[in-house]
Amino acid sequence: MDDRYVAGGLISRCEHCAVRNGAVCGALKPDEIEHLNRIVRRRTVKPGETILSDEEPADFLANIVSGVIKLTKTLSDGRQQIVGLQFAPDFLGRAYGASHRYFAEAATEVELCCFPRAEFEKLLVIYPDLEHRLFERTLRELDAAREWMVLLGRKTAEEKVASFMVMLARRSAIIGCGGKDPQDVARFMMPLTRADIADCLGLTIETVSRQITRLKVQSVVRVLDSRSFLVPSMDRLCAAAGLDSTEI
Amino acid sequence: MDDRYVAGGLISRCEHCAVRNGAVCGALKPDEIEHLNRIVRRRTVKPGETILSDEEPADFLANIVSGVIKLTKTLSDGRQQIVGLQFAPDFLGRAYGASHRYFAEAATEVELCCFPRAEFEKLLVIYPDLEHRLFERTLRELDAAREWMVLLGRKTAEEKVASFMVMLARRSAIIGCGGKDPQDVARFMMPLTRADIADCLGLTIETVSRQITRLKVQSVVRVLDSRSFLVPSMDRLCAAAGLDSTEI
DNA sequence: CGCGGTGTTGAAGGCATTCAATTGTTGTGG
DNA sequence: CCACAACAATTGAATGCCTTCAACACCGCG
Repeated sequence: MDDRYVAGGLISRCEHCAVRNGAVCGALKPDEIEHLNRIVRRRTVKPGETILSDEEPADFLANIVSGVIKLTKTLSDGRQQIVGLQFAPDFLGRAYGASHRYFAEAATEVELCCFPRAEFEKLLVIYPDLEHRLFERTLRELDAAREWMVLLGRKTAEEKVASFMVMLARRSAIIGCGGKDPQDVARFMMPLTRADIADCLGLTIETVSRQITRLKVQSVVRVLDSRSFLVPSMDRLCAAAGLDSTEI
Repeated sequence: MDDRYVAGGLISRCEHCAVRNGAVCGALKPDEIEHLNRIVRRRTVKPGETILSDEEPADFLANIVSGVIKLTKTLSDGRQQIVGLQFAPDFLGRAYGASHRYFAEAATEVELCCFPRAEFEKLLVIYPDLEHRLFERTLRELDAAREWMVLLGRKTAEEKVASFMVMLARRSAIIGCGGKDPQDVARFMMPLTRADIADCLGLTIETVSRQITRLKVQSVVRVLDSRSFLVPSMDRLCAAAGLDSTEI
């Protein structure tokens, strides 16, 4: 029932999909899933590849089966901002719109389950539960976007970097727990380059690097390698992120 | 059929509501509107008053009939960020959530059409068209939030202020048009104080003031009084906002 | 080994903030 | 009607945080 099993045998069979319950498809009953089965297409994308572009027609939507996708917007002079990070089992793409308003690019190796837009939108009409589930997901994305606006507008560089780590530590499965309390020790992988982190936080590469160093010196995080971190105390990381204990 | 007529006579009758067609209720058929009629309650709010709070239970949702509402988030040390501005006929409040994730405060005098949460959510189940309309609205809010993230993360103070003016000039009804091309001359009112603008843009009051002065000196805008502006050339304002002609 | 990509560190400069003073506006009561 | 207080907005000077520019370290790979 895990990823490997699915990848080995029944790739396109929704019933065996690893992320189905978490994804929007979880709204469908077993016999309704058959509808989906007929239109989906699995696809693998390499890191750095563009998945959706502002410039081409947005002809498909997708579930993220595995991997991390960054949604970016770029100003005409090249300044870039990442406006969303998506992890499995998030839904990729904007329903009901001729164009996406951003670029979607694979940050890591990504596995997608793609739906042709026209047919997926038909399903949304037929199955209100499916639309409802997508709606709830969109509401959570909006919550997250607004939370991020506070970070972009009002936090210092150090708080931004720490907040980013808090977000990742929470999203990531907690791999190892040394202490008694699982919350006290968390390890997480960094799926993005320093340049991507900078584009997420509205900073430069150099500032991100410097702030990571600062957090390291303060022992708020330990840097195992440039892509993996260890958090001795989630409370201290949250404090560095400008989150007081009430809002954790 | 205008505001005054409605206010004078049939305040709570949805059929005569000035914003009905633009608001989510527009999804309902005439006989379904009656459902709404039974649960709505009109309410007027004074500038500065809190409408929704993070701390109290979120027991109602509302349509904005007139006025401007700011959605704010505050860090524990008092730093504040406005994460959304809402104008009539926007929908206020988060469906399907025990708590709102922000404060909603009246920026101007505001007229609301309030629905008890529990009963409104029942209607969403009964009438998929209503939920669909709310969904589309939420998608547009997410688009706007992401656009704003680019502003907060990557634009300079001058671009931020100019972008804010572009947004207002578009949202506002164009009151007067001196030139041949209606797009070339636009006037708009500023519904917010300088402090609010600062909280919108992730700046300080002083910086906002300075940048407005700069735009004035460059003749990008004319300041009629501190709350109303005239834009001689929308193109020049957009240029100052960092929007090139393709993305207007 | 050298090369490109990624990440770190240092020094100098600039943009927005902070602190402070002044002006303008609004509404209230004498 | 005017004086006055309270608030909103502007302007100036100095500070500081982040950026910019530059050099170097690290790593995987042909």
